[in-house]
Amino acid sequence: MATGRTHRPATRSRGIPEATVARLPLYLRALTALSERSVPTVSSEELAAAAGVNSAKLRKDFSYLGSYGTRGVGYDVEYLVYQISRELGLTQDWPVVIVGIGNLGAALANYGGFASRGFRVAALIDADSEMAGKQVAGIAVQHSDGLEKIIDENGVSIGVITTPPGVAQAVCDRLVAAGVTSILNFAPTVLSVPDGVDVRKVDLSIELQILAFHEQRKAGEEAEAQAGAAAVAQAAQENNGKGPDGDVPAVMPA
Amino acid sequence: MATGRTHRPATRSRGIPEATVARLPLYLRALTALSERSVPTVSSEELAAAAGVNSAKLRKDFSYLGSYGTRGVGYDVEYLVYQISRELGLTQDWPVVIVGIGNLGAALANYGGFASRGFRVAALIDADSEMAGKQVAGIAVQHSDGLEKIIDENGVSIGVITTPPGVAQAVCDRLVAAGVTSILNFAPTVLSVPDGVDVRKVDLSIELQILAFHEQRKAGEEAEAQAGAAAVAQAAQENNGKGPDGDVPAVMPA
DNA sequence: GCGTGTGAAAGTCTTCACAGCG
DNA sequence: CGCTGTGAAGACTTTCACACGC
Repeated sequence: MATGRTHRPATRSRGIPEATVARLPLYLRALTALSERSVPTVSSEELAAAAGVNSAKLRKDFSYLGSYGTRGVGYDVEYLVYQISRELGLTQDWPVVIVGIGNLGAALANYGGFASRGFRVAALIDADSEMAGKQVAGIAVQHSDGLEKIIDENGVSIGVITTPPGVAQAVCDRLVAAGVTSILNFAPTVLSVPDGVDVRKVDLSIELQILAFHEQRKAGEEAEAQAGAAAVAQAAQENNGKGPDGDVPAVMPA
Repeated sequence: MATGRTHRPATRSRGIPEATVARLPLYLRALTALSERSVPTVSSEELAAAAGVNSAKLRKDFSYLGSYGTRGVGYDVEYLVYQISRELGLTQDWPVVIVGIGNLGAALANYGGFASRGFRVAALIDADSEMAGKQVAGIAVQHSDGLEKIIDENGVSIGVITTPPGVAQAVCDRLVAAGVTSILNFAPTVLSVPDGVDVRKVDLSIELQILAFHEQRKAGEEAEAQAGAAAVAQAAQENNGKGPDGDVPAVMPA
């Protein structure tokens, strides 16, 4: 995952834990799939499997939303879809601007799941005059000169930054000044924003580096395990016929 | 953050907390920038600011790696770059395959930061025969028939999935069967993998939904704050000249 | 004196396990 | 009887605050 935040210290009641919020979209996706297959109810066990979490966690998560299940039965799929959608604010429409229409910006504009639920690409913005006027994903790219006006006229509060890292902070500042209060940042830059503005980041190279760390550790453990196995084999040989405990590992890898 | 995992319960010594691992790439990026500006040393305060975290967290994180700082001075930039790179496994080269060369796959292939440190795009793979043979980012796209052979010959252990969701699990299964043990999944699907295989996911629509949640809450709080302000104003009016406590809010929004 | 390194405290998240309701 | 909802325990993470070494 990839996250940066800026929050007051966990508000009063209605306070759904951040970790739970981050999983609600997962549940919603699984529930939507069930709904499309006209499945009427689902147990925490089944839904948890579909969402890739364990059932205790799921039940705890849902308990923060209220008591929406029926004991001995499970959860009503349609009802839950509605409740989670409402909780996430997806019953309203969120106009979004994408700034920086390079490869990635274009890919996101074309991404279907974007419009699917609650989100609408209000505008594509680029600093390159060559780019302005071209159509991407059926939407005309506009020059960044008009950024403030576009945001104001469309009531945009969510901005997606897919610019080169060098200009990301400047773009961010303009977005915030123009009234955007949520930013999804794909540029490999740490954005600084005033209080009250949320930033989430998506960063390919960070994700790869985390994978590399674990990958390296696996390789190390493998070697360690082989060394351990070799030691055991050797110990077994030395121990050959000396006692009845030959199947107990004689060496524990430190 | 966007994450799925599959781990044994936190290994013995050398056990760097997952939260720390996820921040190491951030520190590394900040340090690399300092290194390019030939800055010799940096304090935890400065580096933390550059990485967007607080200094106590950074010092605690570094303490898991060892004692690499000098009291009263700070950290040696070059030395830290090396230590973190080594810890993350970036001193070796990781060949990576990208499967699914649509808009997003192509964008990733073109992404510069990819090759920058430790990673190398070993192959681009697509199921579409039209696609196979075309060049993307200077690399010939290969047909997915040869997936197993490509992985084997290149010693690939990290795979990136940018296919449509419908085929993501099948692709994942083939990657794993061919020997891949780390997967970065951009498809909006929950992948199931055997133990020992790491999956991380990047999901645009989940990130947007999390932002929408907070955005909605801001709107609610604003209304609440206005109501509160109105109530206070009204209370102040009612309280007019009745006591010396007029600057203490008379009404606390429930 | 300054800034690191780190126990200890506080906070958050996950898991357990079972009471209780349909 | 099955499955939800939830206190309580446990694990992990962050923050605090200060001893310690340069």
